[in-house]
Amino acid sequence: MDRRIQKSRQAIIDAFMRLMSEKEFESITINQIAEEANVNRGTVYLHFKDKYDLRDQHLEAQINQLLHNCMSEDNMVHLPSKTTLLRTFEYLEQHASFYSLMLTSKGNTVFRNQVETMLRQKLTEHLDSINLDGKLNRDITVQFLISAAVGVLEWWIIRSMPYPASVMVEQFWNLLNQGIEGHQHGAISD
Amino acid sequence: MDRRIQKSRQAIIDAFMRLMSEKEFESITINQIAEEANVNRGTVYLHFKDKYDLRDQHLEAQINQLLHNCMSEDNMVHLPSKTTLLRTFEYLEQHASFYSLMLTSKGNTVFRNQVETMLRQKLTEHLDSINLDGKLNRDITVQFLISAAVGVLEWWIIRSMPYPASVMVEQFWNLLNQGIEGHQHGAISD
DNA sequence: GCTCCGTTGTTGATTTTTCAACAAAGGGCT
DNA sequence: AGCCCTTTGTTGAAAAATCAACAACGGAGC
Repeated sequence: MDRRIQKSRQAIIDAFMRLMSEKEFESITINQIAEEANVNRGTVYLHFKDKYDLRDQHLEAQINQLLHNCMSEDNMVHLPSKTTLLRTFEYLEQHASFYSLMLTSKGNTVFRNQVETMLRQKLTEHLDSINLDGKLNRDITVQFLISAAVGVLEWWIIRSMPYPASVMVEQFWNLLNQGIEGHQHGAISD
Repeated sequence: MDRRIQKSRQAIIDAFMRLMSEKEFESITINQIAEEANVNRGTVYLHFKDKYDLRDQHLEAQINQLLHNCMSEDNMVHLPSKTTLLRTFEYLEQHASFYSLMLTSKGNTVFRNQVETMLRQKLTEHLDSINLDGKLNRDITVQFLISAAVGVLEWWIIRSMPYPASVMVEQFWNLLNQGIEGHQHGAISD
């Protein structure tokens, strides 16, 4: 509502991201963030408890945006449709700088774990809200999807997106819906 | 001193310049400026009396910077040295967008007149401060320099700087110091 | 002429940001 | 260990920006 809040928050977060791209997270100080954001040091503390809170809040916001973008406005029985999947990969493509930072940073396990934790929570909520097929166990399904998705996404991003989003979606879609059935023993996969 | 002052002023001025590049000055409203600057309308009035004040203050600041850059740290008897002249042209090169806007705007006479007025005042002050050679009349010298300088600069800028700054300086320097003497009748000019 | 609508410039109450100062804690260096 | 310098997190007073509301003005269109 008040413009100043948004401006200051954004300036701080942008500064943080800039610093993340050239320094290790632990070596970044509040002073540097404030200076880079051209904001008084006190202002940083008005918005964030400390630099961990800053990192977490930003990460959470990004994940929320990603999930919102991934599973919005769709029939979404219990698995994403092909079009939402494509939107997701394209979203990742556009925000590559952020996710690349989060995954390739030397202390990436922190971020990876946080990403997985958040994804797990959100996905569990989602599956609960749509009354999952009785044959599938919720927690196992969640874990399966998270591992597959995060693994593939990490691979894709770290390797600088060697295939276009459309190809990734096609492949991922096939694996998700048909498993490896019909793709074994040199069977033709289109 | 207070960061907010600088930030707001700069945001407003930047917004104004952006609008100037696509609209006529008279058709620009305070509302548009505030919106483009992402600043409350009241904030504009905190810094500027009205849009004319905004235009004038910005123009004055630019001219001051230009003059400061043009005749600083030099023996500067009464005419600029070659190096300061070069600095000036290079300064203009870097701030081309601003000066181009000021000179090519459809209502350019306003700006032109203002530029000349300010230049006249500053140049007169300067010539007074250095006790001009008795053989040269102050006001005539001022008018001569202004006309020549502004004319050449306008020509140079409007034609998108067809020659590099160094060439402009060389030519301008020769004309300033030797007049056309020695350059007539096909005499070699290097 | 009249109405409608946007712009203008101003106001006052509220909120955010700034600055300077502080004590406490941490890391590096001798 | 001791010293020095930076960082940290917090505080209170002061300054700036925000928002909403206002009356006045002016132009466009009926």
